[in-house]
Amino acid sequence: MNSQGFTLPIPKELVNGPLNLTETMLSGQTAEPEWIKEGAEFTEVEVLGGVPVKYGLVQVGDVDDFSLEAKAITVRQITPTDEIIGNLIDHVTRVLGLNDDLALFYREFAEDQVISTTFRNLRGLRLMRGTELFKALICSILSQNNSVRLWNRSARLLMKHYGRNVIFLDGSHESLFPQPETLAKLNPRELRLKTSIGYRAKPVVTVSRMIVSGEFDLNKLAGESYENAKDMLLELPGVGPKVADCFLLYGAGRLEAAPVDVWIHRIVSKQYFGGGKVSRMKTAAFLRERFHEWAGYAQLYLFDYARTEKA
DNA sequence: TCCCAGGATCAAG
DNA sequence: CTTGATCATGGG
Repeated sequence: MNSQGFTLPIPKELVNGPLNLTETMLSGQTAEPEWIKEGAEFTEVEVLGGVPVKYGLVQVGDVDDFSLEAKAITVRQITPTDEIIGNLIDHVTRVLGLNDDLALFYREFAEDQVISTTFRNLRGLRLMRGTELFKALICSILSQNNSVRLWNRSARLLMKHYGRNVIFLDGSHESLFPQPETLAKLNPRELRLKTSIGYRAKPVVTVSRMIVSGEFDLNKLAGESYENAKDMLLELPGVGPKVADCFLLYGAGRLEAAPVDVWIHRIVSKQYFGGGKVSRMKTAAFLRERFHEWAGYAQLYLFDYARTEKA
């Protein structure tokens, strides 16, 4: 990003406790494709208030004593009083979960001998929130029985082939995530061949059609309890317990959701159940009962811990 | 060639 | 409420 863009410090008072931006970005947690990494900067493209914005985040300093900066560029010139600035600060605060009281989380479960061992290395790891429900839902569906690497690539291909292309002030161009209407019109076979998303093509198209027709309203989920929202999501094809929780946690910011994948199932049954056989459903129930409103965070920390071979 | 990846689905027990 | 087979695709 060059002189056509602008730089924005994130006010210190918006950050509640430590932050490890790199760990947060690289923990493979979000229901969206991973951000583009260039050195210490992580870049994403979002539409804020109807305006496409490409912004990069940089953390300078250490986990507890740092400054956070956003460098951004849009499709038009920005004035110092432009509302896009406030929008971007609000956006970053929400996306990175900067309000989450991490110190409280660490304090509350300091006695838990399993999860407390992750607190030292993962200090400052925050739970990211998606900003587009549709994008989060489709990406969550893509993640089923897939590797992080592959579904990230599939999501990028989806954007490249079917998303609107935006040209920024510096001449760079990026593809947005496709609209439901676009995906709803597709032939599942064509979608499959162009994005290599395999058998997930059919549910992607079907879900898109259900959303376009109004048969399913993603915005209604916010007013529902966790249980009701999950039951509603389970009615969608291609959406099972894990994908539903994944969407609720990373897409909708429901922190009581705890997606149970192979990694979580593995580490929880090993560390909390002595290696005994525990179903995924019981694993999810266990996480919610033990960590309640921090279940999502517990899952995030355990996932990273399990995946990095320290378990 | 077989096994696995941030699983879902359906049939059977 | 549990288990087993099947579903595309690419990487190890």
